[in-house]
Amino acid sequence: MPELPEVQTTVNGLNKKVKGAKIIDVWSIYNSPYYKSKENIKDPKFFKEFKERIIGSKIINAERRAKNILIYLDNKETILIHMKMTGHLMFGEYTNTNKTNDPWKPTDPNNEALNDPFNTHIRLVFSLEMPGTKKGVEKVNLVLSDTRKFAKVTVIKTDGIFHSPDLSHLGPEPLAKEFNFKIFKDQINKKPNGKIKTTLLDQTIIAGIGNIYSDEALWLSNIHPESLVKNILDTELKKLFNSVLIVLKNGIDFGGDSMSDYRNIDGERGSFQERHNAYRKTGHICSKPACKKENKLNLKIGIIKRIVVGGRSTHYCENHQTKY
DNA sequence: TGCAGTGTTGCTTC
DNA sequence: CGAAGCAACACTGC
Repeated sequence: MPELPEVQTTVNGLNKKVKGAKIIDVWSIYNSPYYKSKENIKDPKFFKEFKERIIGSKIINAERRAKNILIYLDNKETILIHMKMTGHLMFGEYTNTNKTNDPWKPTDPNNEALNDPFNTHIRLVFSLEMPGTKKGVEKVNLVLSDTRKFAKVTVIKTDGIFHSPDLSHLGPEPLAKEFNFKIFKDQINKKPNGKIKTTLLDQTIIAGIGNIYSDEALWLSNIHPESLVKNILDTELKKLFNSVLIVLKNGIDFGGDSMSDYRNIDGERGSFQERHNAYRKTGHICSKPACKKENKLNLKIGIIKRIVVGGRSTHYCENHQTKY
């Protein structure tokens, strides 16, 4: 998933659905000696502690920091979830029907969204008691579907949470009110010899940008992904700053990007994948008007190319994106 | 059959 | 020190 707009979409959904919910039980596929991650529910010892620290408490609200979901509880504990590549949280009624590795299924077999094949890899289930309902009467669940099992789930003390090792290294939030061009430029310039694409993906520089939105922001600002940070002119950097904000806001407005596994809290797709100009558009004609056809100004048709930068698949228009 | 894949970390090499 | 490359995590889809 899950870059800033997708995580934000999920957090917005959580705040609509689970505020005030009491956590009455937790189930996880990871409760097996096979998994050994540290301070993560994948460690069976920690999973036991995880349950002890959260069961019985109520959810106050949810917040996003970089690509992390923070679920604040009323007992000074906070659940931290990083969905990594394929994780996504969904809210609905689930039942434990059999004893295979993925036993939890939506109670309603006719709920198309929750039964979407991308949503059926249920690894973690929170059983919730909603405000105003009698204990045990309503079976409502918050579940984590995570095909590749990369997601990280842990619990940390709410006090001083932003100084915890999980969050302290993160750079500024690009959509925060106080974020401005000066901060953007100062942060980016911490990697003067780095490639701009790699720098945008660095969570300690700016939080929340991933592979999709970095490609889209560079496409929009006409900058080649392999440009070295120190070579990019100030005027171009300003365009990049604006582009980053535009693509992230668009991502949120279109409900996130569901080109792959991401689904919202109801298990439904977002639509930003329908608006890509660069990401996974290899071989397509660039949609910038000047790149669409040959013309008298000697401009060529632009084709989207795919290269690898910093080990990540990268897409750009060879015509209009300038290498600095 | 093979490879690529929305993320992150840690290790190695230069 | 910093940048880059690679493996690991685990599984699906083209």
